[in-house]
Amino acid sequence: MSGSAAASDQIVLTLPDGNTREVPVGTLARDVVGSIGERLLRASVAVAIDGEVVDLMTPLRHSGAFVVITDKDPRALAVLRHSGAHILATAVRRLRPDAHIGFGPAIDDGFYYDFEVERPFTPEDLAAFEAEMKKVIQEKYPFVREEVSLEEARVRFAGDPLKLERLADFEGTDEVISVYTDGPFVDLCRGPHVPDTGWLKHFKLLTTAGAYWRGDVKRQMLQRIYATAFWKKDELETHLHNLEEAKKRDHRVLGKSLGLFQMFPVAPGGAFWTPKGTTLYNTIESFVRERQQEAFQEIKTPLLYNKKLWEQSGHWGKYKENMFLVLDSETGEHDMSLKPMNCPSHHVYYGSQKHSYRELPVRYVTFDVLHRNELSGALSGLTRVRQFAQDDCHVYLREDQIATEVKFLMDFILGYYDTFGLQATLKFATRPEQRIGSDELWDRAEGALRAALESTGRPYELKEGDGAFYGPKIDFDVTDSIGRAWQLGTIQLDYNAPERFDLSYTGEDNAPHRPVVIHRAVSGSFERFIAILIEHFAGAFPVWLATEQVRVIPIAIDYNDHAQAFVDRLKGLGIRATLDARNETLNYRVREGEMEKVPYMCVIGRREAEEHTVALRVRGTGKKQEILAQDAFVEQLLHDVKTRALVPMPVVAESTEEGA
RNA sequence: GCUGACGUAGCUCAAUUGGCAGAGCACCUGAUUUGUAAUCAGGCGGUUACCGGUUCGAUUCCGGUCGUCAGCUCCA
Repeated sequence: MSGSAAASDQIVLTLPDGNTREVPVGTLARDVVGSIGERLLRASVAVAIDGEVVDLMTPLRHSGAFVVITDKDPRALAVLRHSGAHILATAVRRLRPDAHIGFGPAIDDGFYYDFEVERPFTPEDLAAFEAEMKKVIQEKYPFVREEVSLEEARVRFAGDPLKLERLADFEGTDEVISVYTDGPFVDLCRGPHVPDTGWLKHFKLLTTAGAYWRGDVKRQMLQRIYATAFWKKDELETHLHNLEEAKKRDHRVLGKSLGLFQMFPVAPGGAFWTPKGTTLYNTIESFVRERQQEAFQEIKTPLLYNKKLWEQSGHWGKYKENMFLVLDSETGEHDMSLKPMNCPSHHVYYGSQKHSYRELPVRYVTFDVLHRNELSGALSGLTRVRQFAQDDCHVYLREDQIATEVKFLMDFILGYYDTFGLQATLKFATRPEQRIGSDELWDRAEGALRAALESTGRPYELKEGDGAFYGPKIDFDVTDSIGRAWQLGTIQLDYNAPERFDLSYTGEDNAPHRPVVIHRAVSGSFERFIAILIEHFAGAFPVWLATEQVRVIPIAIDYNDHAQAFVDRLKGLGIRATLDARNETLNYRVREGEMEKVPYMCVIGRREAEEHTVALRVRGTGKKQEILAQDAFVEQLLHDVKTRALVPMPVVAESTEEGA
């Protein structure tokens, strides 16, 4: 750090209001906070020195900006939750002294702790741990920080093999080793922590699951307990409530109740799309096709390939585990494979022809079905499947075209998300440790990508070292209507593939040149994208996407013909309209239409039949019906479908009220 | 793949210590012709995922298979 402080054994802390405090090196943070105010000390959770959060028991070593963190500060919650993890471990150790402790960090929505135990935890264990935690909390054990030598640490954790393994990482480093004690429990831990266990008031143990030690499938499986904690009771309750709400809009639940798709044990990881679901799927695919008509060339390529292709692309070496291999009955070998990606086929096709520098960029796009042999345990609804289709594009272009092309693709992608009302955030990922290509090439690639990114004026997050091994990338995360982030689109520069496939174009100088490849995906996979849309809209799709756009309901038999005529008119205009003239009460039919989330219901009775009007019920607005001329309704409807308007506004589906 | 939980009618769920498997909705048949979230009555429907074991007797206990779900380093 700055050498000036070394001369003195005093450090200078600058408070947010500009005042400074000079204290001896090694002064505890809490003493500084206490000197500012007793009440502040009681409210403080931790402090930050130049942005680094440390707890109140930490001896201060450096001068810097000194900020007191109270529970108002978002960083304080992570501290509380990390302490929650220790309290959990304290309780588990009391009830299961045989448990060896692994890691226990705070995570986005809470915290977890990993244990190595003979007998896995049961839900009953969880309840017992939660009760025991309450005792630990009542005992208000202070979190005591100590800094120890490696030797000392090894003695302390002699009974904990996992901690000893972690300690081995400190060998030969000068990192400070700290341990925290709360009552009977000691943990190797960097901190920071709240002052004592009594600070944890509102928490809940959620689930238990297996987790490999250090995430390595070759290592032993530990038992992980997930939990969450908040400062305030209502925050915890809101969080738990939100979890319940999220379950209601789960695409697997809605997909079943709305009859969109089904899975069968005979085809794990593959979806059957119902007639309705197929309508939805095709509507989205048509939309993508329409947008891509101008600037892209769609091609269809085989699903099954000889392994020679995968050897050339490098998949055979790196990706074979995830490919479905097919027995070639002539050779008796599994040397054919279903394609898991479209890139190699696109490269083969590009490479089959001579290309002039004038025709670049060339953009091939393919919607073919892809197969990836995901681990059985990884399959989940439509978000993780073995068979899916992408709106997968590969652009072949000259290096000098990168900036323009990236700008073009970004606008294309962002415009797509806008149509669905999905908020996108951008991430720019640069060269990773493991990579191919010269630094000069990476400089150029990153420079071009960054320039294109910045020309859009959109904010982005820099992810250093997170790029693909063959090139930097821009990832598009979208946030859905309940604030969850999904990684969807990507723009990846690739200098590797053109080499492997010996791709070229003829330049102005009549000599062959290497093109650059850009991988572009917008929806990710259609399957997953539709899952996201189902959850985003809670099944209440805007009218252009709705599988059934209008339902016409005659009040009595006398108006059936009239209603049928209206349905026919709508159908003739390309509207997905149905007639519900069943022998049921109006209430019954309206209720069913609402539950099936049909955007518009047109009720037709005597008045409407005579006056050529419809009594329009808009999804989710209850009894506020509107009487309008059929022509006016049709005109508005066609306009909204054509413009892909986000109407009717998705109404957050409250749980269907219990029987009256 | 691994750890744990789960698998009962088309759907959502019941079934006391192992003792003939039940409800609501959906579906079918009648009656009812309805003005904005469930009209009434009757009926059909299950090899309790599958295979094996223990038992006089298994939805229930045990083992295996298949599937579903929660997870599988957001650095002590």
